Amino acid sequence: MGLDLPTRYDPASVEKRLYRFWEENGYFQADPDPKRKPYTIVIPPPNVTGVLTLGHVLNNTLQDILVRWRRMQGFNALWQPGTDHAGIATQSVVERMLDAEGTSRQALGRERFVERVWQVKEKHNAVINEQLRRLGSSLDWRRERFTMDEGLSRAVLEVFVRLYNKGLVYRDKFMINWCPFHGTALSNDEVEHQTVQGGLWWIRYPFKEGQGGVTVATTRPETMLGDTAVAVNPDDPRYKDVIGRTVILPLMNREIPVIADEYVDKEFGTGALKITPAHDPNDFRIGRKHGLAAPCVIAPDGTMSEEAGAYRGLDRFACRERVVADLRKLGLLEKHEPHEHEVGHCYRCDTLVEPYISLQWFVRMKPLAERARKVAEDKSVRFWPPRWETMYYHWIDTVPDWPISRQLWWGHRIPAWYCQDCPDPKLDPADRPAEPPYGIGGYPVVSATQPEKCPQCGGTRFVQDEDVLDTWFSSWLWPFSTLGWPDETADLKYFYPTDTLVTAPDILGFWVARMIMAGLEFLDDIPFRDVYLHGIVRAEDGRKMSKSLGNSPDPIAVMDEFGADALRFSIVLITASGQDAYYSHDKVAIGRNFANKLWNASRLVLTNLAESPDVADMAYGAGDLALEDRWVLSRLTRTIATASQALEGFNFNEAAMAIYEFVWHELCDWYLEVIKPRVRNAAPEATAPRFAAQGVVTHVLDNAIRLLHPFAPFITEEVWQHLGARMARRGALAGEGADAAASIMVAPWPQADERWLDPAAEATFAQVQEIVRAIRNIRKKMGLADRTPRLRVTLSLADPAAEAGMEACRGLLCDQAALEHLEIGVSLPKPPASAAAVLPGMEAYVALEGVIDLDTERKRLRDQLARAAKFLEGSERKLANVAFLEKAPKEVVEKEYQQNARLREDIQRLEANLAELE
RNA sequence: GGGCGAUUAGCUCAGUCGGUAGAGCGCUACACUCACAUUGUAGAGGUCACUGGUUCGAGUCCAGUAUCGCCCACCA
Repeated sequence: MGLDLPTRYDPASVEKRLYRFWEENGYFQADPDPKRKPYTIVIPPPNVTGVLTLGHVLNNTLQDILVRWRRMQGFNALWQPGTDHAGIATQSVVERMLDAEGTSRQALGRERFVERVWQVKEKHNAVINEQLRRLGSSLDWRRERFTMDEGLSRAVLEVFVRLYNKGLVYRDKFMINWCPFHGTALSNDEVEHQTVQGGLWWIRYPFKEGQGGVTVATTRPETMLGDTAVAVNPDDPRYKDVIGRTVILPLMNREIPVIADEYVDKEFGTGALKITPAHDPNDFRIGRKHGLAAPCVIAPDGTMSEEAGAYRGLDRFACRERVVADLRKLGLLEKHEPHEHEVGHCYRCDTLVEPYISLQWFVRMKPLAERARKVAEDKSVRFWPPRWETMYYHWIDTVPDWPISRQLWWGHRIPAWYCQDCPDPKLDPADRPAEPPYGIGGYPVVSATQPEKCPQCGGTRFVQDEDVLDTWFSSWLWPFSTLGWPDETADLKYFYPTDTLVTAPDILGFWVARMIMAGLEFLDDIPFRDVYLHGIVRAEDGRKMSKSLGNSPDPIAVMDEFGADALRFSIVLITASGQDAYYSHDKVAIGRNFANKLWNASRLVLTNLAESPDVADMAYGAGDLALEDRWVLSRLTRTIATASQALEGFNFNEAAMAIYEFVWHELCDWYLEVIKPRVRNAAPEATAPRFAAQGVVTHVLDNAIRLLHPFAPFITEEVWQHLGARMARRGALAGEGADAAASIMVAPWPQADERWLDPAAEATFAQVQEIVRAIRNIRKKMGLADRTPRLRVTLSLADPAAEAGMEACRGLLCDQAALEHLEIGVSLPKPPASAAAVLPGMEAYVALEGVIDLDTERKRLRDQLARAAKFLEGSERKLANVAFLEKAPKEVVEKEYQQNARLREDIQRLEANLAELE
């Protein structure tokens, strides 16, 4: 066959070579160019904690589709790569490694620990990049950034200082979520609520004077050691006389008051609430309101503190058991029942989160949230699918101040310096040393670099804050810090605001919303116009795929087995817009099979083009084109329109399905089959039809692979390269220039040219398809093979006007239905011993002497009759309905009449054919 | 407790103007000489979760119910 192409598409022999080809030729690169319009996407930076999951595959495939599509449309498309240092996550990974080695971060010390994390980061980062390359991601690698590289660190410090000077960053002693395992503060977003089977204990606090006492119900008995009051609802008649009395806190033997507060729910438990200001957010608020002391009975590591008296040193859970046992011994435990409730856990280590009072840095969110709400309301930022807008508002409207300090080592060190010679007047004197050096109780100076002199006392001794910033404090700057901010770079000017953000909805609040806030605050502009939120990739059991669950197949292994294109295409195909996708291994076969189909279609085309002198010279005047040519060009045009429109609306799977459907079931199943006789006929008089077919098929394949390229970049480039010279000539004719010929990456995205729309050709071809299918069906039903014996068919038309049209399809019909003789005419008689296919406006009689089984034929006709009768019944009902005739649109009624007439006719003809057999 | 999503063929899911329900896989039968068995041809298979409403007409719009899932949330 002249061409040395394997019968199976082999991704392994193609992908690495083509990726190198693209990268070496700079096809991924974008630089500011005032003559061209930019299109920008910043990658949601993967965490450097490990390898990528199939969730990342979906995320990055969608981005690559957008970028490649826009690039083909002529945009100067930039896809900005980079990774995130993922503070707490990465630190835990490395700490676990150290633990396995029998050491710890404390043993290593801060500096050596951080060095170690950098090593791990480098290793993981390399793996991640390799995975992204394998996937075909057209990222501009020259621009790769990392949230802790020098430039981004500068941006982080700049932002901290600016917000501090504006009063939007402050330090306060407040109740925050605390992870005892990591020993750090967490924001709300880093806490996951899980349902826990706990208990509810009823504990009696005896009155100091007199008999009896107050019984409280609690889920956390161990915190009673830190109780400083019992609260009841002021309107609760049961406790009217109790308010103001004193009770004895059991085990601690401390006197505490009974206070009144509306917060207390009369219905829950006993209606009396123990108040532990240091260990419960509500109690904290009530404690502050009533001026209660807040003894901390639980230490940062989750054990009981000195304030817990006899219980000190016990783990908080062991302490719970001890407290319960001791109360029981004292006869103060009145009741215990199981109680299911939601409890916060650390999103990285699953440890039960402890509400904890500590001195932390915060960002005031309200002022930032207001503007961020407005840009969504006025649609400057749009959410896809739009329902996420509501979720966004909910987050924006309820956002509490953001605790940004973390007691970790891996991250951006907080640029706060404490004077050792004078104290911070804002701090409670109890919370800092009484005299110099003041440590972190010293007067704070916020500055990107170490200050020289204390503005309060002129002192020169400083210590820097030990803590680092929350990971998201660098992530929220990502859309502009990656482009060079705070410098006013050309990149920033040209590529910002970016165009599309593609991410999963689970980080809508803590990442997307914050980026919008940051963009507006620091650049006075939105960071991106469209936010596309895709579903989550789940394992077959419905669970989310994640690194921590370890239930994501290795994308590299999947690509080794099926190819990158197959994985990309399949994962897009199974992901309906905004819906979660259930991954399974055999779904990837869809993409692999499709790639193979396209490959073989291309082989067929290439093989048969070999002898074509120059298809590019073929002018496709309508007169030169056969029915099938006009049909396939019309179908192609519709596919281009559908796919383009779907992409505009972020309906990736719809675009993918449209292309799949066209390539497989129209191009391959019909067009390629139909033109085989034409391209193989070497007779001199057959030259023009042959050239026309070759020209059209080249055009169609060319457009098909362009459409498919964003979804399956490798195979389409490989085919493009094989089509090579022809593409160059075609491109030159179309004014596409030499660049386009060099790589499909820069070939223009197809235009839906309405000149090629041909409804008449589509209708006629559909008729041909129906006839062919009907004859094939009869063949099968009569037990005949696909193409042998060749059959004799009589096509009897109802309308003389249709004769010429059908006559023109004679060759098509004979070839596709494997006929040896076809008679076409008006109202032809049915030959004896033939089977009949009743079709709109015609009947096809298949001569079956010696083969026909009358019972089979009767059954076949009766089945059809039954089906038609069912439809007719529905149609009759409609037309008998006066309201329908009066109120339905005219076209619909008209259509119904036609339908009805056709059905009646069909039934009549089926009955006639059937009668003949009786 | 609040919000959101889902419920369509045996399985996994499409179905963005309301007008006789679609795909892939699986299944059945047949076919490896001319691109592809990772294939082709033909076929079977559905009360569109349920109830009510709007409408000439509802898988599609509205209300409610049930089941599953997700997100948010400081009732001890």
